[in-house]
Amino acid sequence: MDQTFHEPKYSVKDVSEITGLTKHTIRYYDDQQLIPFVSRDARINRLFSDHDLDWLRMVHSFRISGLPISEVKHYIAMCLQGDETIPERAELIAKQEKELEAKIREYNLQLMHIKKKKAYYESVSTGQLDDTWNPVNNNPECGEKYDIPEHIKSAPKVHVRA
Amino acid sequence: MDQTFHEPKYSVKDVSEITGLTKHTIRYYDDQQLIPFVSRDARINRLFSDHDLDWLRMVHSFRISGLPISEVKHYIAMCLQGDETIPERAELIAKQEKELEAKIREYNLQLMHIKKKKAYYESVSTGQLDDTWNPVNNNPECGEKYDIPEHIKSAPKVHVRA
DNA sequence: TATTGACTTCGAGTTACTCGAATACTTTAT
DNA sequence: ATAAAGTATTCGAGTAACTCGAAGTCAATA
Repeated sequence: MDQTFHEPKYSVKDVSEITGLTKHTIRYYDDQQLIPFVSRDARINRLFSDHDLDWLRMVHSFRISGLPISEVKHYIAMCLQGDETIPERAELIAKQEKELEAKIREYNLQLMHIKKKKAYYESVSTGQLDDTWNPVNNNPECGEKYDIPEHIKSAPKVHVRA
Repeated sequence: MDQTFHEPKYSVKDVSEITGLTKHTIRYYDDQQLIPFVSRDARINRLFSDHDLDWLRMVHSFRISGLPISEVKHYIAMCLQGDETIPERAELIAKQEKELEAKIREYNLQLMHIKKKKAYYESVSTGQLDDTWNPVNNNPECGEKYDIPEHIKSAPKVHVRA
């Protein structure tokens, strides 16, 4: 962290090229106050420092991990407020960790499903073309059979006018 | 797959309770033609069969895994069309597998980030309350340092009117 | 008969972008 | 000197996939 760290030097276009975010998104994040301290040049144009870049990276990282913008805002507000918000910030981070882990579990599950489906399509392609697994006819989509609650299973309610 | 498999017997509410999807979402999917063959009772009310449930599960699974509705529609159209679409269906599935794997990699990366942040907050909470890692001051958010392209790094362009 | 509850459609609201138009300014080319 | 490029700005509309609530219809129950 040298003295050039806070020196404003990157235009929106630069930041876009560095981070891979679109110029639109960068402006949008700035408009939403997700990057405090962004300065402007003598006219009106945004200028980002390395510090701003770091900050944007953090915001981007939060967003990728699925934290809503409102929560990112909340986290930022806490950072700006001071040390007394540390416990709450830690809480937010811990919660987000849980959510990410849940997401990864869910996606791994879906990956299993898709692999099964893929295996089926491969078997059908290499062997004879017998599309019995077509969901139109028969749909073994979900390996895990879903449970139908007793009160629904036992009491089908079809109301047909006599 | 017995003969009751295609018998319409579940109301929207039933399906909601069985699948966990909201009634709104179920109707939305039906409106979007994501569940072919859904029947209606003598009046106007939707009635779902076990087959429809399976189908809805498939759609739900696709959606969870991030496949856009337009693609789900495309997949369905192909299923309805017949065996000649099998190669293209297989392609779609393979592509979606890749996307899921990429997503899982990305989320694992984000999980690493969040774990680092969490560790920091834990160290700060148990030890002395020294919030030097507050991004306001210094933001080691991104373990991996980002590269600033040479042409940007070397030519800082600050235009200040004289 | 009135209330309850479940169904319907429809239209508006939400989130997080995403895109394009209108406009302003500087730099470069003619 | 002026025109064309290039980059910047704001602003308003569009998009995806829900999400919600209002208004209306009908059947069963109190």
